[in-house]
Amino acid sequence: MKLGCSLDVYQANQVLKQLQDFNVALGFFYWLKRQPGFKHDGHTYTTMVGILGRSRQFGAINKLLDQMVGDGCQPNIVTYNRLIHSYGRANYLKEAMGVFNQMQNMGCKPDRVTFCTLIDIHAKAGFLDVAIDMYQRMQKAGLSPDTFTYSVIINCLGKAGHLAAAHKLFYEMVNQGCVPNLVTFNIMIALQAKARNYQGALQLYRDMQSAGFEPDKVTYSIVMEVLGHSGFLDEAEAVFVEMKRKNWVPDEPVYGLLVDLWGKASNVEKAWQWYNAMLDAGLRPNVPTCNSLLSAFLRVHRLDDAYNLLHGMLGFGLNPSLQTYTLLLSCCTDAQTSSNMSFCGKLMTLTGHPAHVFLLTMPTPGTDGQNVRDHVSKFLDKMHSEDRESKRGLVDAVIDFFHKAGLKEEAGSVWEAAAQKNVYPDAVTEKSSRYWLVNLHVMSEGTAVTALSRSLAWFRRQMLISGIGPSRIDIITGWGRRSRVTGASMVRQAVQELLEMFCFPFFTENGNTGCFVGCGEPLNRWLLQSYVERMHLL
DNA sequence: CCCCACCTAC
Repeated sequence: MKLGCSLDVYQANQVLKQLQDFNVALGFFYWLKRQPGFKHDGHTYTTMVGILGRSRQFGAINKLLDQMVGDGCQPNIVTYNRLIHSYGRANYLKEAMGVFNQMQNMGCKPDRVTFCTLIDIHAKAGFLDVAIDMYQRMQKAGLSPDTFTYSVIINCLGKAGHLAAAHKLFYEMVNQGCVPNLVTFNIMIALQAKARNYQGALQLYRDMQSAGFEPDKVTYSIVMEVLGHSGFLDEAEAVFVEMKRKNWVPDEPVYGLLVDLWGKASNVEKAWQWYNAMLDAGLRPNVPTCNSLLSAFLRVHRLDDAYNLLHGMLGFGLNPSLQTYTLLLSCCTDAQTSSNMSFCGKLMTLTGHPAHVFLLTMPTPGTDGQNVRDHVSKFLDKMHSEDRESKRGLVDAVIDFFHKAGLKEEAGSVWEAAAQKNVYPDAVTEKSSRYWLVNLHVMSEGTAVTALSRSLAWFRRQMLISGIGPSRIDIITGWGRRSRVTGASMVRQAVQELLEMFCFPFFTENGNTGCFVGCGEPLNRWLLQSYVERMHLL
């Protein structure tokens, strides 16, 4: 082949960019390197770093960086930004910050992309305070936010539950003359949807179209989800048809969304129908879609169908995910009969997920529970590249399982280890000086009770150490993790029973019955009781 | 020529 002579480094980079598989890309990269007369430049090295980063091949990246310097190419701002992004996406925040510091030591000034990436990865990992700090550092460095940066921060604030702040920034963005684009609108619509303000979401969808934006695949997905969650399943299907009419080719995730929506609406047959429609379209299912259908089967206790589906997944070469395992564990916890429970156990084993080994090897708690916490920490370290929501889901299911199985000490220790690993960054926060919020609203019943008990014990210990107690604690229960209906809440009820049993001096305010408030002297006197340390055992 | 944002699994 004469390819080596005819391919210059510019063209080589164009080809390299197209290669998805990092092994193929790396093979091509090193093949090029061996061609006489060919020399990689900063662009090809940077592209290669990005491809390896997407696949989390950090060992190979470091080797490549050494060669890059050896080849006389210094990493530039784009290389560093890609590195930060790669580490951040894999949840290696310390390493991402290491690159951030290193680039500055090398005299490379962070730009808007650098800060934008750092803001995003920290917010997504649950460190919103660091993200906001980065935003301020960016502005101090003389970099004003552009549409891209605004969109990132609006999304981060909204996802962290600060919807008002997100909206404020949207208006600030417009006032600054930054024009929202399609992605900005998609973010705004999705935030409304997440806050369950479906009317507002659909209004924004119309606003977006009046502003001259044509919906894209992401917009359609969000709108379909909004319609589905509002109970308008037929309208969601109509959007699917419109999307096809606009020449978008439905992909696996879109079918998956319809499977999920029908499944959540408890119409298993429809969910299954869309799953089959996807197969008929020649698409291979992905794990989340299988999870959706699996969840639908499990909810109505169709365990045989669940078994067949799980088997099918393995047949497709799909690896059951943390969510798959979480679904099965929750089903096991809720099982009414022992035969259903052991069948769930069979399915859990079948997944082959490391979480199963983790559960099976859970030690009997020693005197201080340190062995259980270590066991959990080690597992969470292993799962560390999983996103926080998935980890939270699993930990929630594990705690609920232990709690309902009467293994309260285990449940408490799992909670403590998970809290330490930042799996629940919003659960216990200091609203203002000595005024604390305990937020239980996305937890299962067992987790809420465990989390509350251990958090109150933590307040007690802090008070005994420092001599200063909290002035006020708000215990927010919301409506429970699985509830879509406002009003009745199992979590609220369980929490109230626990508080009453231990005579916690609480009251409710402004008719908000989902929030229990304790404050002042009665609260501090209560925290001194030694039984606070053992509440979780009840 | 190379980098950053939105949707999808509870």
